[in-house]
Amino acid sequence: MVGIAEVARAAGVSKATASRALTGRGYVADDTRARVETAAAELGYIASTNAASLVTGRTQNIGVVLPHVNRWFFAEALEGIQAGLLEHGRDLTLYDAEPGTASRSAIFDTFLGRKRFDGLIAVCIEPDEREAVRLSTLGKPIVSIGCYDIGTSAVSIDDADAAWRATKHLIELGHRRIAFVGGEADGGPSTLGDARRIAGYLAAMQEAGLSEDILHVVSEVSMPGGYAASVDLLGDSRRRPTAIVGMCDEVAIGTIIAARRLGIHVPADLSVVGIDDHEHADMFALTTLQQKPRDQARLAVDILMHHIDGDHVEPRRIWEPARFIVRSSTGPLDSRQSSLDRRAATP
Amino acid sequence: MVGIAEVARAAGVSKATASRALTGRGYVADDTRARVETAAAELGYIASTNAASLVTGRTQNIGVVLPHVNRWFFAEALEGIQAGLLEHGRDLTLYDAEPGTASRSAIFDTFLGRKRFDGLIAVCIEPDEREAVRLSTLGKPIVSIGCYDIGTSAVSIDDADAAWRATKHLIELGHRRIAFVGGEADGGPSTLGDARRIAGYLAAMQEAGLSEDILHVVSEVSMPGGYAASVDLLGDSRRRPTAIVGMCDEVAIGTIIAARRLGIHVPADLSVVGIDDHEHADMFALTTLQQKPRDQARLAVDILMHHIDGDHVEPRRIWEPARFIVRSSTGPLDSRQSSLDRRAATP
DNA sequence: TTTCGAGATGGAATCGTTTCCATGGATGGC
DNA sequence: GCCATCCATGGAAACGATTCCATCTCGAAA
Repeated sequence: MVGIAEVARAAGVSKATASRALTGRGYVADDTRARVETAAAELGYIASTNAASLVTGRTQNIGVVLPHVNRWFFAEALEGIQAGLLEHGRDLTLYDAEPGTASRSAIFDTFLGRKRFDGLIAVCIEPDEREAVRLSTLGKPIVSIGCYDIGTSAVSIDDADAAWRATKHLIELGHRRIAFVGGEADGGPSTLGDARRIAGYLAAMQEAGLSEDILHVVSEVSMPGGYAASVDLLGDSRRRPTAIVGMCDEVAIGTIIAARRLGIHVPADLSVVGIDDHEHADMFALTTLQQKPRDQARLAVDILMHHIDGDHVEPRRIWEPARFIVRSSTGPLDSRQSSLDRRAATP
Repeated sequence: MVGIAEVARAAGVSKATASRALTGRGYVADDTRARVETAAAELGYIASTNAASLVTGRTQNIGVVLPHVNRWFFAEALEGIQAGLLEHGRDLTLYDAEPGTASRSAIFDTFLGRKRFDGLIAVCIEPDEREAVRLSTLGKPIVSIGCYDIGTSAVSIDDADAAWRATKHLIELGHRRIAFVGGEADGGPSTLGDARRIAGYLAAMQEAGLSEDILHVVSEVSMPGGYAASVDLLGDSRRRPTAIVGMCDEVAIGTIIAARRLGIHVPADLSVVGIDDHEHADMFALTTLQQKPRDQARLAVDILMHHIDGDHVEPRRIWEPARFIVRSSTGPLDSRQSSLDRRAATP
């Protein structure tokens, strides 16, 4: 491999000057720089990042920690991060740390400790105490996307508010028996701000005096998960709600498919609202709160770059707006439903 | 940061011996090794991979090049690769190289050239000529998953055969008007073995003497893509086929949803078969040819490790089996359909 | 008893950069 | 006309590991 020494020789300068010319640091005369650059180009010189990292302490590499790849939000975020880093000339090292797995322990215990990155982007990592200590002890800037927030910079939508607005929307349409589908039972480990969304739903219901009607149906946070839970929930016509808030669009779409299969019309018989604006949301005419993981990712990258390059930048907490997109999966509670509802309410 | 010199001092040995003890190379007395190991553990010593790489030429890092993250096959493959590499203690650097983008050029032109990896896994990268040259000129072992195959090791299912079997299955059920949905028109850039699958469909149709009935409907390879194309295709009852082969399960599921929306019953009025056994396939009772990207990924990792560690290992070409899973999206052509079919066929 | 080789260790060179420090020439203000 | 700056450059010292080579010991084979 051709090293900087050969480039320097070809350009008739010292290694030091060649290095300065190529990295752009320090004083170099314009014509000298040009000479070095052409020499480098002609020789096909590519600097060894290892050698450079060894002395500068910079790896030009960013680590990304996330709990899953194969979920819309994470995959989109990952693509966004990759695109952003590419523009900054940085490499991306992936750490897929699914909660509760041996892989996750290995990642936190050994892999992150190798510090092969200048900074970290943590997507929806809700770290336990040990993991949080590990992260803060790394001494590298961290930006989180999603929810986790321990003094580092963070960007996400307001999940509680999103669920609150989704629920409120249904209430304003006249619905009272509104169920929330998706996520674990109270107290389970949560990602993606599950707990916050549930809290938003609960708050909206309570504010509207609908505490009695609160119903959280536990399900895996996925389309098949939402489908299975909804088949159960909607199958029993007596306890059937008139509206459902999905933990996310994937769950909500599962609900819509379940409804179709059961002959329940959306939105005539059932209103469904999600959160995300998943790439399939439009196809199912799903009313939802839009979030853009790609945009969040780009923002996170930019912030991280400031943390790395800037001398000392204060952590920033950015709340991305979540636009409400009303499609046709939600509608007013019709008279037939409300009479049914009334009858059930007054035994 | 604590370096190997401090560990050596603490253990009362030289740097050389400490290095040998820790890496396991060369002669070290058992008790010396133990002393060094405890010293390293107590000091929390973590070797600088940069320094090690600089002298050994090994990065302990593997690059993964793929065209998308947010597609079931790729996301699953990526998770599988990550899991496999983790077991081998390797890091994973991601290169998301969507065909036809500036990012892709940047990746091939500059990022890969930095050679920050000991080997490469290329997932469904169908490289053009320039890119192929770039890859082979890197001088690093490469294993491909999916289709691309230029003398490197490769693992994939036989896409042509899979499509052939899917089509054959429908023919044996009595179908004649069988359309293929998904992929670009002839000659477009293809990934995921699109062209091979189309070829398999064409072969099966021709062998059965159904050349007249061949119909390739172009669509984006996604669920909404399959949905939109199918709404068009199925909306016109005269030219409506009795069976459809989807480019992959995502497309096939889009077709099923389109059929449901149009009141076409599956499989009574329309048989649908896919390829993949996507995580949603079961939910839609989709008949499909199963492939397991995770398994392919693990296999690819193992092979790559052999290429890296072994002195000189011959490239291997592995065809993974694709099991046929018959669910209830396919059924025999019923009499009503066949009479309709006959009538249409004899004007 | 001598010799040979395997086992165990340390000193020093090495990997390929960046950067510190020293040097010297040009420039500009007084 | 002199001194302080700034610009431009080169030599050499890092960075933190691995590994080559030399040295030494000790037991087994001749």
